[in-house]
Amino acid sequence: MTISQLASSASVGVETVRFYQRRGLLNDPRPSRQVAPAGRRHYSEDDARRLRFIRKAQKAGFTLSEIARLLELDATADRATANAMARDRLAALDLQIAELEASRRALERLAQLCAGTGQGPCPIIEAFDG
Amino acid sequence: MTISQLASSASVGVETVRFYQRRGLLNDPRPSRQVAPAGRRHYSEDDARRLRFIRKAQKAGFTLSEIARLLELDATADRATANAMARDRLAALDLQIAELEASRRALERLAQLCAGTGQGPCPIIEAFDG
DNA sequence: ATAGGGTCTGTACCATGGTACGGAGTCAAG
DNA sequence: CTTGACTCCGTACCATGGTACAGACCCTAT
Repeated sequence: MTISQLASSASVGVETVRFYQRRGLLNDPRPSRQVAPAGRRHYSEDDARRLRFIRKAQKAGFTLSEIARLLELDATADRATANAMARDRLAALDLQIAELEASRRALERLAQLCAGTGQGPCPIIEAFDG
Repeated sequence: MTISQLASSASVGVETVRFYQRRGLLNDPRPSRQVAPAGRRHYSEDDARRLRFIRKAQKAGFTLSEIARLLELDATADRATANAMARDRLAALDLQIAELEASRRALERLAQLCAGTGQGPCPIIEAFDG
């Protein structure tokens, strides 16, 4: 597959793929002169899986550097490290979810306090003081 | 209160306070020559509340620009806009929480698959394919 | 054989949210 | 009356995660 097919298989831009290649997250095959179309890079379904993994790991809050580590680990037998990274992120994620739920409650309070009916300014700053 | 007291009241650095002042999020009083210590800025409990609001709003996912809008709205009577911003963010937040929970499930799968017992590499990329 | 579309290489630029620093002044305690 | 802590002002720099060219080249369809 071509770079643009690879990119759209994960809903990212071509430039983003190249950026990940520069960061060493995706392999960057030499453009082949054997396979048509010549002078272009060719990608496999495996590359696409890898790219989709990168996006999902980002959503899970891993930085690109951490993702690089994970991708290395995927190839080695260092289960302990992989497990530790997963657990660390899991703990961070639980914290973050809790924070977002607190934020959510604040926002609901805010939406309530600023509902259509009242007059004058609504106490935005106050709404978050809970 | 001094700038460093203000800063620590919200667990941020002095430089961060100055940054918010440059961005117009916090007011930037002229250093007074009347009140001791002379040549320094003085801040009120209100400024501190405002600063804490900024941090909480950030946690709720508002950008600094949006927070600037909210702070303006706090002073005006435009309830409709404030309400709309709250509802927009609420919807985005619900999405984000759902995504994080999906990520959380992926991470648990990952931690499981890479638990101590097995041999060889654990399928990190695969763990996110669910 | 020529026009258009994708690709390649390299480098530059961007937004966001800070963080750091130099050089000067001021204040309070020892 | 000096030392150390804090402040002020201005400007420069940083990390993260991209995004955007320009100037070639190549490939396919007309």
